[in-house]
Amino acid sequence: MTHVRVRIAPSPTGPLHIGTARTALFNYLYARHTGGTFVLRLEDTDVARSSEAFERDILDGLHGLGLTWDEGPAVAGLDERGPYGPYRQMARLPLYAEAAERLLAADLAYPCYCTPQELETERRRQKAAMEPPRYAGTCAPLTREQRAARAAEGRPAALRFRVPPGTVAFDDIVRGHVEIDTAALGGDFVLVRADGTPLYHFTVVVDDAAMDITHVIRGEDHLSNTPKHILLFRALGHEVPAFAHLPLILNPDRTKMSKRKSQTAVDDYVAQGFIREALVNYLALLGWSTGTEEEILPLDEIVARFDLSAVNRAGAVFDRDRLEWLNGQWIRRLDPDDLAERLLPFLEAEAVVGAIDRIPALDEVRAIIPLVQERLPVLGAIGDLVGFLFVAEPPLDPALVIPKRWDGATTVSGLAAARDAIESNGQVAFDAEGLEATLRALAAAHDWKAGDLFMAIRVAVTGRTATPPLFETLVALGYERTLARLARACDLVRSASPT
RNA sequence: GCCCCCAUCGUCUAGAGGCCUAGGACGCCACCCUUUCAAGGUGGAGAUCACCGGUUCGAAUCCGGUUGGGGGUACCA
Repeated sequence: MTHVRVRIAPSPTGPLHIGTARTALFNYLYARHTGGTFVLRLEDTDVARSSEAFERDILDGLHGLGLTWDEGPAVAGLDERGPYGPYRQMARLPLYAEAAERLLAADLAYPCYCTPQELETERRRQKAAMEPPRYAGTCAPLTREQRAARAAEGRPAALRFRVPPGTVAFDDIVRGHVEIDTAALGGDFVLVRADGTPLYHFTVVVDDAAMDITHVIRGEDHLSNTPKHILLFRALGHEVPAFAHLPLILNPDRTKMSKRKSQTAVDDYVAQGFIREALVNYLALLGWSTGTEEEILPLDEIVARFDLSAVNRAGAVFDRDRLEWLNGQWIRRLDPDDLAERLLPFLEAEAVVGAIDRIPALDEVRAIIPLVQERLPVLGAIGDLVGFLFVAEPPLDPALVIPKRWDGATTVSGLAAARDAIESNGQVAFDAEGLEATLRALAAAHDWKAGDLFMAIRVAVTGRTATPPLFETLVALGYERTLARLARACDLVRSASPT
C-alpha cells in the first residue's frame, strides 16, 4: 500500500469557513488514521481577493482546532515545512508555466484568441437559444499560421485544454461509481488566462500531481469538476488520485452553507466561546458517525475510528443547538484549571465592553469554577452568569427583589433579618454550610418558605433571578459585599414600595 | 436548459433482506431531584423509512421509474 498523502487547499479570500474546517478535518482524520501525510497548500492565485490577514486567520484557525499539518507554507512566525514546496501557488507560477508549455507542445492545449466580449456574446446567444453554455471551439482548429497572424495583431491568448470526446469514469470513495460524458463539460476550458495567470482547475491538478497527492478529499461541490481534473492528470502523464467527495454542510433551507444565511466564520464561533473539542467533535459528526451510539468523542478517538467509506452521502444542515449542547458537554469535561484559563479572555472581553468593572485574577476565576462549569453552554456566557461578582453594584429592579408570594414589607424585613443574622454570625462562619443553616433557621423562625427568602436574597445580591447556588454565590461575593448589597436592596425596596 | 449527486422523526444520525410494531442524540413537552438556573434521571409527542412499480417467502435495505431537493455548468476558488 502506498503512503497516503492528502491536502487541504484553502483560498485566503476570506476568514476560515466552517466548510473549509470540516474538509480540513476529514483530510486530517484520514491522514492520521492511515499514518499518512497531511499537506496544507495555499491557493492564492486570486490575487485581487486574497490577503495575508486571511492567510493568518485560516492557519491560526486550523491550528486552534488542533488540525496540524505535516507540510505547509511559511506564514508570519511559521517556517515552511516539507520537501514538496513551495506551498503557496503564487510561488509556484513557474511550475504552471512549464506544465502549460508541455500541454501546448503536445497539442493537448491551444491558444485561444477569443475576447471576453466575444465569449459573452456567444454565451448570451446560447442562453437565448436554450442551448447549454459551452465554448464553441472557435480557436481549436487554428493553424500555426493563423495563430501567428492573430498574435501579430497583438491579440492576447488564453490557453485552453482540448477536451477529448468520450466518457470519464471514477470510483468515488464515498459516492461510488460516477460516470460523466465529457460533452457535458462545457467545451474546451481555460487553463491559463490571457494575462498569463493560471486558473484553479489547472493549478489544482498540477500541484496535486507534483505533490504526489494520493487522495483528494473535498466538498461535493467539486464532484462535477472532477472529470476535468482527471483529464488533466492524464494529459500531464500523472497517475490519477483517488477521490472522496464529502456531503455539503447546509443552511437551514438546505442550500449550501453560506455567509448570508448562516454564521460561517470559525472565528465567530470561537469568539462566542465554542471550544475546539466541541467544534471538532461536532464537525466530525456532520456526515460521519461511529455506527454506534457514542457521540462525545475526543479527536484522537475520532482519528482511531474514522473511516472514509463510512461517510454519508446526503448533505447535513448545520444545527447550532446541537453544537451548543455538545459544547456544554465538553466544557463540563474540561479540567477546572484549564477552564479557568480559557475563561479569562472572555472576562477580559466583558471588561472591555464595560459589562464588568474589573478583570478577576486567575485564582479568583478558579475559585468560582464549581459554580459555573455545568452552567455554561458557551464560554461567552460567563459574563451573564456571574458578572455581578465583578461589578461595584449590579443594576437592581426593586420589583424583581420581591418574591412572588411576598409583598414589599415582608421583603424588607426578610432582607434586614438576613443581613442581621449573617452579620451576627460573623465573618468566621461565612461559609456555604453555615449560611444555609442560618438562613433556613431564620425562615423557619418567621414562618417563611425558605425558597422565598432565598429568592429575595438572591436577587438583592445579584440583581438576577437565575444564578448559581445561592450560598456558594454569597461566599464568592464575600462577607462585606454581601452585607452591603443586602442593605442596599433593603433600602431600595423600602423606598420603592411605600407602606 | 444540460450534466452530476442525494432522499429514515423539525435537525444530526443508526440501519448494509428477516434482530424494525425503525434505535440513539439535539430540540420540544411532562414529571422527579431541587433555594433559582443549570446539570442529571424518568417518561412522552415526533418518521405511512419521498412516491410508484418490480425482484424476493420476506425490502427502510436490491432494481427501475417518478417527484422533490442540492451541486456544477466562468479568462472565481
